[in-house]
Amino acid sequence: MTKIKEGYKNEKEIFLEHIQKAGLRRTAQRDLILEIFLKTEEHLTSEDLYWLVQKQDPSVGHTTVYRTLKLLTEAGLAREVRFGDNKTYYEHHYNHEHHDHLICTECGKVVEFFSPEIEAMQDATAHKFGFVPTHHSLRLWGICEDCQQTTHESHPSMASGAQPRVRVKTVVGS
Amino acid sequence: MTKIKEGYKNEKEIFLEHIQKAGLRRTAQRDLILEIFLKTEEHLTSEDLYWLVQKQDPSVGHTTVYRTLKLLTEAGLAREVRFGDNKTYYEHHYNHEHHDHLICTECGKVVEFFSPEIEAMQDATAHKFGFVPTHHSLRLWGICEDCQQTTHESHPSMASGAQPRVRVKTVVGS
DNA sequence: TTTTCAATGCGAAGCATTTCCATTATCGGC
DNA sequence: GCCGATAATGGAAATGCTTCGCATTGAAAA
Ligand SMILES: [Mn+2]
Ligand SMILES: [Mn+2]
Ligand SMILES: [Zn+2]
Ligand SMILES: [Zn+2]
Repeated sequence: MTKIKEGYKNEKEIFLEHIQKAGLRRTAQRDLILEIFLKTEEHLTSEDLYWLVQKQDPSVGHTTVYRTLKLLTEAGLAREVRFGDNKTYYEHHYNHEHHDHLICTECGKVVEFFSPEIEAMQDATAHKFGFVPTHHSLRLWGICEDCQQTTHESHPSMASGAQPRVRVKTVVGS
Repeated sequence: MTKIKEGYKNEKEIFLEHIQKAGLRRTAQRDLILEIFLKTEEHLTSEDLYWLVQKQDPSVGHTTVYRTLKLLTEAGLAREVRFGDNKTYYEHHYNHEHHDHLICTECGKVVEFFSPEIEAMQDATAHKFGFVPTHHSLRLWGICEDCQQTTHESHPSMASGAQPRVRVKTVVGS
């Protein structure tokens, strides 16, 4: 989802604050990883981020990116998302509105949406069963407008043999 | 979800029909795995089913259970479900109504529910973005009634050191 | 029966993620 | 600025779930 507005604190301040409160240490790797994460608006995996980081500093290892992404999540800057391909994606969380995802099973396109009505009914449903709701995951799969009018062969976003982000398989959950 | 009513065909007939149409073969292993799957109403993993099968026939291998569960899914008898612990669970699909899940983050309890209103809004949302909806995954997490009034120590369903089915971790998707 | 080729079961491989651990680096105190 | 305690790093190895490869077994059509 698009960024809403600048809060009174920026992401780097939030991060440093979290590091201090938790008795952790500021390192060049964490700074670099955060910086690159912040300037990338797409959903990305640890691996994706790892390669972006590599371009700036080839000495950074996979493990550090995994660990830092988890740290960013704890700090409230990142959010984990799964699209059903068994990979963990991350997206910006701070100053970004909550949203759910609509995923094209043909080309993997991901649309972000927010429905206050659905959110309200989810909460109502949880309460109806005596639960105090904490969070949820809603994903809708379907065929996007582009893919409806295109043959499977000549595909808009798949033209150059790219893999669809989401495998076409009807799994509930994942 | 509870079983609705007997269809005119039972699960074994459905299975044999699928096997024939696909040019596959009926085997003792498949019969046994199907039989045990059918008499188990809970959500179970391939591993869970493997151990149940072991009790009847220790010669059956992991791989066959995995393969058969996939086969049952293709035949429309089983449905894959994920609860966020990185395992694939299966549930009965034939003659069982579609439903979504409400999961307790404390004890792992799973409640099945169906909300026609939410379903309708999901479809409306997909169409609003030009998508033809194919399927969806909705999971609600929260704290169940029992867990709200119990301390973390003495837990109703966790009394004997059992692991919660669902790790307590806020991941969207999985 | 015989023939054919799907199915099985084992071990090995995949894949994303985590753990181990020896080495390096941060940062509060001197 | 220098130390020392200990957090952080990175590469390799391990993990956990699932799939593959392949030699062997067995269903079922002829
Ligand atoms: Mn998103
Ligand atoms: Mn269910
Ligand atoms: Zn598409
Ligand atoms: Zn509970």
